[in-house]
Amino acid sequence: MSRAMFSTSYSAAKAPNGGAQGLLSGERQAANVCAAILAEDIGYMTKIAVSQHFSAGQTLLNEGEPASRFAIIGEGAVKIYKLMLDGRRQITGFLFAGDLLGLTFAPDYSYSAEALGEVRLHRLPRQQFERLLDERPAMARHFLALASTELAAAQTQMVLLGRKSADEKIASFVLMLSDRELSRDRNGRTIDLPMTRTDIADYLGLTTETVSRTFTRLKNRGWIALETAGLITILDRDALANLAEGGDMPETGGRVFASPGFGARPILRSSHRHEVRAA
Amino acid sequence: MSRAMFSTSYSAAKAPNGGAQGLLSGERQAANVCAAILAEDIGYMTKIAVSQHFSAGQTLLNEGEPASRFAIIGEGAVKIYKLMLDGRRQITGFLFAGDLLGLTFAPDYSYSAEALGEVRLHRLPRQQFERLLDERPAMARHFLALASTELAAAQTQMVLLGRKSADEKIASFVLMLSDRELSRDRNGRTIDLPMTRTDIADYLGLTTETVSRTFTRLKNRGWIALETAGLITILDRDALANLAEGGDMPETGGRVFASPGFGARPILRSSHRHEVRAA
DNA sequence: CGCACCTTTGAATTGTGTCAATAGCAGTGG
DNA sequence: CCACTGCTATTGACACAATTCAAAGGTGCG
Repeated sequence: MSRAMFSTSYSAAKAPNGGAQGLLSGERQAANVCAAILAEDIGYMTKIAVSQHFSAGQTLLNEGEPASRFAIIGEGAVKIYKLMLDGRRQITGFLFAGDLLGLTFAPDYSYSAEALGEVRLHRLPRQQFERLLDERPAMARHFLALASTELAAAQTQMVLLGRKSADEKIASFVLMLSDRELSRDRNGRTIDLPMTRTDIADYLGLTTETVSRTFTRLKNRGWIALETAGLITILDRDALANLAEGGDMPETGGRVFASPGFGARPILRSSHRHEVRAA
Repeated sequence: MSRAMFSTSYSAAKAPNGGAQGLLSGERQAANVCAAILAEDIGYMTKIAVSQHFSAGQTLLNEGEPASRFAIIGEGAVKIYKLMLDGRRQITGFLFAGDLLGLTFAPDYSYSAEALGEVRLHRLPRQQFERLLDERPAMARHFLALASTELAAAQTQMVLLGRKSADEKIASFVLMLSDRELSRDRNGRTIDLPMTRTDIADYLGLTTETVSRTFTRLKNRGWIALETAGLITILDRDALANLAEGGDMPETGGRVFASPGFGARPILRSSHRHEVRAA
């Protein structure tokens, strides 16, 4: 569902089903074919690229530097971010294996990237990448579709940053990572957090303290379990999903165990709400 | 500098110089050539598209609906937004003449769009648009570059939403619109606001009241003038720019007239700041 | 000139940031 | 194996920026 800025895994298109229909719609199938071709392109690029290794904390690229290389993440996790002049930081995305890094047509990188742990990168000189785009006309289209997906994800993140409360942000974040796991291998119930609380805070527009407090609150509510600081378990996915989307607050709805008088009230009063289309 | 989601005016590439160097760098020139070709593509599309008229408040497209058509804005201003289940709204961008609307490769639109005033749209069936991409291999690349620019703009907006104070948000917003004007015709000192305070609030992650109060504050500080609610004048661009980027707070820096004890203190304490690369 | 909507201003409330201190955990070295 | 060091995470107390509630101007239009 998420990922980030020009970087979404090429497998994003064949992501979690979301709904529960058994069969894929024609459109979905088409998307999968597309993703498969793109995967092929990326597989090829990975082969001709130069493999490079990085350790936790190492800078992979810096905002403002000439965008001379393009990379595919082979292994590990990466954070990309922008800094304000006074040092305030906004992490615009976390990238994982298969995601693209540093794709741009501007002269310089528009963000910085840092390894969250051990990272393997497959790097390609920009010129070579652009040559590939020329040689394979279909490739540009695939990347365009990818960018389109990225853009939609960015908009979703804007909703989170601009309109969600701390609780809703954390719930959304947890579900986001969970969906990621689901789309790959695991069951999506146990989630690994390769990033620090500060990273999470800078991604969600909060502070470390608030992130910590909010995790604790969700834990006390019985919705998640904190195995260790870097490993959590989802105990009540429905409750989290409801919270994340700002659905009608726990009116003891579908779920049985009434959510204990939980006041995660929305940020905006009713007069600030807009009419929701009947659709 | 901004614009938004898959929609940036194709003239964005030849945007305001920003710096003050007299000559364009080679890279910039290349970008201009690129933009020119893209403009040609778009000009062609406009010709074969169907022109359609809308009035203020009319919905141009709805989030979740099948993305059947693609459009170029011929005239007028448009807001695109996403709604939460409870009606909270996040406007992810304002679009103007020349901007693209509804470009996606997903089955459905990921956002809604509404006319801010009288709007003329040049619409193209999605299939026809995709056929064009096939016929003109270079076109996909141009749109890819465009999307890349959009993505960078989206990240910039995330910094605003996640890390800026109300004052900084408004200052950034005003400058953003000013830069837009600059890149076209006017001097960029007088700025037209075709959107309401509520729209601005939903774009910046604030409430109407806060937007109003903040405009008043900037006015009292002598940095802007409010001719009418929909027309403002920039009186001190440097002060606004400094505020917008979170530069060192008014320590009576370069500017002469000391900013009256202004406490627009940053959102994060020093221990929450990150080291800024010497670059 | 009166309705409808938008904007501005005031007063009170509160979610989240700030400051401060303690707890947890990994790695190092004696 | 344990003390020591350096981080990161958690928790508490308090402050404040921005929201909520409320009401008074403005402005445009039929």
